[in-house]
Amino acid sequence: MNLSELSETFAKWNKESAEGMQLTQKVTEFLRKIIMDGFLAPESQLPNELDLSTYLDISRSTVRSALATLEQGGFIKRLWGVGTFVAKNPPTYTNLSLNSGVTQLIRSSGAVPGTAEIMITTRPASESVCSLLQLEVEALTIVIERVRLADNRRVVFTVDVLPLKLFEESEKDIALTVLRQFIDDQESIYSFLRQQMNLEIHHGIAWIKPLSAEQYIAEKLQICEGCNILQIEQVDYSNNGEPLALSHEYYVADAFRFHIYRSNQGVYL
Amino acid sequence: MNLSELSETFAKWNKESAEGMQLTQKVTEFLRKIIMDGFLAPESQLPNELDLSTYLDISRSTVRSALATLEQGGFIKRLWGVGTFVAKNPPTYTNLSLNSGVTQLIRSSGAVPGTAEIMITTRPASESVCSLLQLEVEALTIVIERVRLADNRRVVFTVDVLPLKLFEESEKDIALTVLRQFIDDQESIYSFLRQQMNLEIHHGIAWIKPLSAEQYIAEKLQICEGCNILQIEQVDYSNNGEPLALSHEYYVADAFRFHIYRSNQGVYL
DNA sequence: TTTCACAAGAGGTCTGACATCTTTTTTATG
DNA sequence: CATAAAAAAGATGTCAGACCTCTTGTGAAA
Repeated sequence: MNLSELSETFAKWNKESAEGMQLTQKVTEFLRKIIMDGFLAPESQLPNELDLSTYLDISRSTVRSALATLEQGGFIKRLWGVGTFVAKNPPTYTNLSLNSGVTQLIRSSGAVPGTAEIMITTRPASESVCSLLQLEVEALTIVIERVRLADNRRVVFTVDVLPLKLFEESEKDIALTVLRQFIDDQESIYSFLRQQMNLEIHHGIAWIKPLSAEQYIAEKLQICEGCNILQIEQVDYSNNGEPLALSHEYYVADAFRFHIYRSNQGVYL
Repeated sequence: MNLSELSETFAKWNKESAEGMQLTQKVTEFLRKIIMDGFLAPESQLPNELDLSTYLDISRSTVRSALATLEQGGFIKRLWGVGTFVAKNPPTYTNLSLNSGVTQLIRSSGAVPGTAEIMITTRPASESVCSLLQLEVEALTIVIERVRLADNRRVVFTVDVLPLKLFEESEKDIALTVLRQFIDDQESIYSFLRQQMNLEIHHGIAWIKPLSAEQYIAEKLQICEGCNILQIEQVDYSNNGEPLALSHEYYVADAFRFHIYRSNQGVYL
């Protein structure tokens, strides 16, 4: 991808992206996306900062800010006096530092995503759910259980929990119908929250844990009871730091090869 | 921690830190450390950027660069027009995005770290090790096996692999003796590499996997065969992107509560 | 041929100005 | 006096340009 292609693509991206979003963030996301989607080959050199700023039509400091973020995330490597390069092994969608959803994960592994045994129920939150989502005791929640398929193979069982208080009282029924539609269409819950509720997820905090499949989960995933599975428990937060959603994901042990980019910055041992 | 304390502490930090290190990086590490070590309370407001730059005696752009990195890592939150705040739940040492070592991990959980069953051997690399460390077939490696203790409880079994070619031919024996000394003193391999070999680890890439303990590992950890364990396989890279070390870590399932900060930046779902 | 000095090119840092957003204060208006 | 509008204050975001420092290539000198 050369400079003028970059220029055009970014101009389009710049117009289409959310209006409230800051310029630095747009540039960061733009560059990250073209790296992750393979438009800039690993180890290839990026244009210098001045050229980038000129062709993207932004200032050098904004470019630098974006590059700093990308370097921190392991996407690029900057060498003083030499240049800026795409990393040798830039993160992919199986990188847990990025909050991609299960569908994206399956798709990026080259498989066709699918869903089975969808169950949407309303139930009062358990004590642990209340504490994680900062709800009053027994507050009602919407619980979405799904078995996720990759090329028709059962790979993940997911349980998503949304506080019912996210919905206006008057709109509850409509919202639930729309939610159901999103799920059936294999749209992510994130896009439902963004498009329908105008809620943007800013980040998540995940806990990982090795488990043996208990009976219920083993049945869902159609694996033997006691088989190894990987649990990822995650709370997603809004821009304001409010918890918006809780999810439990149970991965068949060898379904994905999760990795993490671990920066050494600032940690002297 | 107020502005003048910040000022003094950073001046000291600035002098003591490695000479080749860039200013931005120093500031980033400094601020991250005082956040992680609890000198700035969660949700407390940081001084504004101008004050920070004045008191740390650096320019505002350098401050901003550091703050951008910290925000990306989930340590702080910046609100346009309002201010900069420590995150509600800033990452801790159990955050896998930071490449801290096992000793640091144990220490930060409040336990006293220890080591048992240290075994250091030299052996030719297996095929998989060769490919991960980019070695020629059958190249010799140093293998360090350790059982790690937290308050005398066996929590992790670690296997570290270093290519023998890291050492000059003439210094091999000396280096091995020193390495042995570092291990016995519970110094990390990272600090051995830095202090003795002048090699700096820049980042690692880790893969996580749920496992059942096979016999050998079960014995080392003194748990039942087939018990759940979490495996973290990691390759550490130098500044140049060369793989320097490989490690396998086997964690008793409930020993730690690993978490990951998952940024949503740039990933639209 | 080798070595050294210099120039070119790239990222790193500094400075100061202005833009934009949020919050608070002041002022004008009914 | 109460309320709404306007202004000011304070913070982060963006821009522009200069200069510093490091790496690399080139060409002149030994």
